[in-house]
Amino acid sequence: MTYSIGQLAKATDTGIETIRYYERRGLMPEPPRAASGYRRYPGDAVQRLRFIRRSKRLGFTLDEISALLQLQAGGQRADIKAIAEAKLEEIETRLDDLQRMRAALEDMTRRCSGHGPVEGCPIIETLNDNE
Amino acid sequence: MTYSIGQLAKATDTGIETIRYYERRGLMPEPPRAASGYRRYPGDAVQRLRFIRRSKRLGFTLDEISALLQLQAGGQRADIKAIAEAKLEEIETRLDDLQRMRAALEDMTRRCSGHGPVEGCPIIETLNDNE
DNA sequence: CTTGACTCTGTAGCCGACTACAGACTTAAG
DNA sequence: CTTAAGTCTGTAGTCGGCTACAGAGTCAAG
Repeated sequence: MTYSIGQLAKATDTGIETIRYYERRGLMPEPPRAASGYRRYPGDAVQRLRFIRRSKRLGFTLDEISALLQLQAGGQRADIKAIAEAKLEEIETRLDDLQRMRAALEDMTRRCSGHGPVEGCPIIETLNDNE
Repeated sequence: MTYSIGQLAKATDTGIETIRYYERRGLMPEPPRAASGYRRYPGDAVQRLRFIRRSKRLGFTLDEISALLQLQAGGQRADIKAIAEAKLEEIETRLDDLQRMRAALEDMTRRCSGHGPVEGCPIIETLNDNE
């Protein structure tokens, strides 16, 4: 069974333009064409596209996903693991940053009554505090 | 005391181009000019720019910082608090997302030995798992 | 006075991942 | 057969927040 680009889009919850973009980026191989020039995707295109979408949800960039796809087609497990671990570290760094922001924002909103004029507002005062 | 743009940049650890960009965006008011056309910043420009930088570090966008600056110059505390609370919620949402990603990546890297060929690699298998 | 550092304006480019056309052709349902 | 829906290519725009010029004029230290 083959898919038109629209059917593939529906099956993977991806925009048509996005699929063509992935093709330009080299993430999706160029599919065979019908006589009309329409793309005819083989069934495994669904798997490949789902792999890409799932990887994206985990935070991988398209370049990283390219690398993963290459390795999937013949590589060492160590290389795969290295990419995943690098991403994990990156995400932990971002988590730390966000947690610091959250703590500061929580503190500010907790201290602000939410009533009255801006003068003396703890949020503004905190933002104005010099170092 | 007044500052040249370079001195202001140094005092606030901000790029010169960034300061001019903030001026274009309306975050920094247009300062008086010397006869030469050079910007001469009054001392409180340092405070204002620090306010902007600190707000940025807490995750506010430049548009939101614009709003905060307006309110600082005469607004209700409730409005300030509303902006901060909205940002807090946004950050909590991002934290949840990242925590889910971290959990998935941790699980995958833990299960992957890091040895041998890609066949049977738990990371790749997870990414290929349909739903 | 010289010269190197600074500043000016205006415009364009960058990052990543899409998204949106226009204008023409093809397919599928009824 | 008709016609609405689908698809094609190629290019350009979007988002936010800068960053990088070019080419000209200005300032400050020695």
